[in-house]
Amino acid sequence: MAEEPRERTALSRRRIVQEALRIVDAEGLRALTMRRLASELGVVPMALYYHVPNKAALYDGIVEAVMSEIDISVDDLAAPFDQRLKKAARAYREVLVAHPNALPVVADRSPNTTGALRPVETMLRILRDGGIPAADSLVAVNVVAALVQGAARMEVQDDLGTPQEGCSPEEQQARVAATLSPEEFPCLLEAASAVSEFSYEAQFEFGLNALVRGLTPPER
Amino acid sequence: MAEEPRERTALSRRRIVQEALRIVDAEGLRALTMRRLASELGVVPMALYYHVPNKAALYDGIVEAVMSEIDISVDDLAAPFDQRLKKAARAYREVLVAHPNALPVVADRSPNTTGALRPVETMLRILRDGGIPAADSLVAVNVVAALVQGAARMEVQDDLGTPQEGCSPEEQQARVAATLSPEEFPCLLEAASAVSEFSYEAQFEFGLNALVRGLTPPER
DNA sequence: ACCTGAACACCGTTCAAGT
DNA sequence: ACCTGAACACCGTTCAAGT
Repeated sequence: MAEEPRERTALSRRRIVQEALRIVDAEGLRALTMRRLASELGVVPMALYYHVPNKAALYDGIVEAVMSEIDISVDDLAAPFDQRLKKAARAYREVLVAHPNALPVVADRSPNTTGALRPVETMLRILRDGGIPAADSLVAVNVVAALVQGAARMEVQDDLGTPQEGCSPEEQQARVAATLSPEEFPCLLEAASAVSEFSYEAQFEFGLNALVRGLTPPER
Repeated sequence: MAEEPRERTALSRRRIVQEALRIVDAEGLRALTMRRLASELGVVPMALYYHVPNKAALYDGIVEAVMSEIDISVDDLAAPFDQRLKKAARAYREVLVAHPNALPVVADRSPNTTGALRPVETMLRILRDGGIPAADSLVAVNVVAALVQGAARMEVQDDLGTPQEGCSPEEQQARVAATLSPEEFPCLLEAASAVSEFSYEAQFEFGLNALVRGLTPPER
């Protein structure tokens, strides 16, 4: 009975962020509070503040943790420009759909940490090798990232916001569609019914193809 | 002295949402609380709940209010596809940069209300007229919207999150850049220095051009 | 160096009343 | 129909201590 068999692995920024991401993955963003996080780590809330200055920094840590999961080894320097860019975009998308609940955080906060910026550097390298001028490459990577985030959002929907007012995302979307008058929203209704026949992945590939085609400099 | 000269214009969903947007525009998202909003309207917090079910609905109202500001009259049915699409995207961007503080809300919540969906319908019509199959048009509009939002975010930066820890967005960005090793982040540093020479608008136009070119069906 | 206790100044929202 | 009062169950964070 020397020491309590508690999980006193000692706190650290890393352990805190990991647990935070675990909570977000399991129960959504709203479940992540400093108090809940602390209790999950078997510690008093204020203990966190020794390792993390505030909740915003915790969010930055989550962004970094998610972005770090992107497999940067996918970049094959020998492959053609469009293939490299698509591969990188797909790798990004994969980690986003793996952490759907963290999507709003990742999308809202521009990457601040080295870990989060490493995939950005990879994308920029690809764009440079593809002949995109340096001045344009930041917008370009922003556009690609925006496409990936937008596609991921379509796929995962947001459980953030309305907690759950007795309706699944599909239900709610269907309900909205039902209230739209066919005279005012013909295209929307047509698109909504057509889209259900195709996989989200196919839609993402469509958008990715269009974007990469547009970014590819005209062959000279 | 019949009645007090208070601004008792009677509450309404519309008035509540308008005041909410005013607060967000003036002081940022974090300043918008039900209690603050109520006091600004000269009313007790609970009065709001008669007109708005909860805060999430308030956010939806803000999204609708912002999206409704998009000038849909810009769509000239006689113009060529790419011109129409670009014009619509620019109109969207204009309202986003006019309400920078509301950007995270608009970007995070897919439009739920008819007012917010009207510009979406316009975009879908343009895409349909441009020959985009209905099944693909929703991704396409998502991509365009994502581009606009991404460009707007680059321009306005987020004052959400870290309140203000004694540093402007530019300062912080510069500080981050300073910590990056030139060996590991050569492209990022080059892009960051090159980008400052160009206006955000020029960057947006670059991305928009690329995207529209990619979306335009190959001439047959 | 690392963690705790107690407190402060807030939140959104429910529930029962008032008019 | 429209608004109020009082309360509940939370928040993030500061500040002074403990070891």
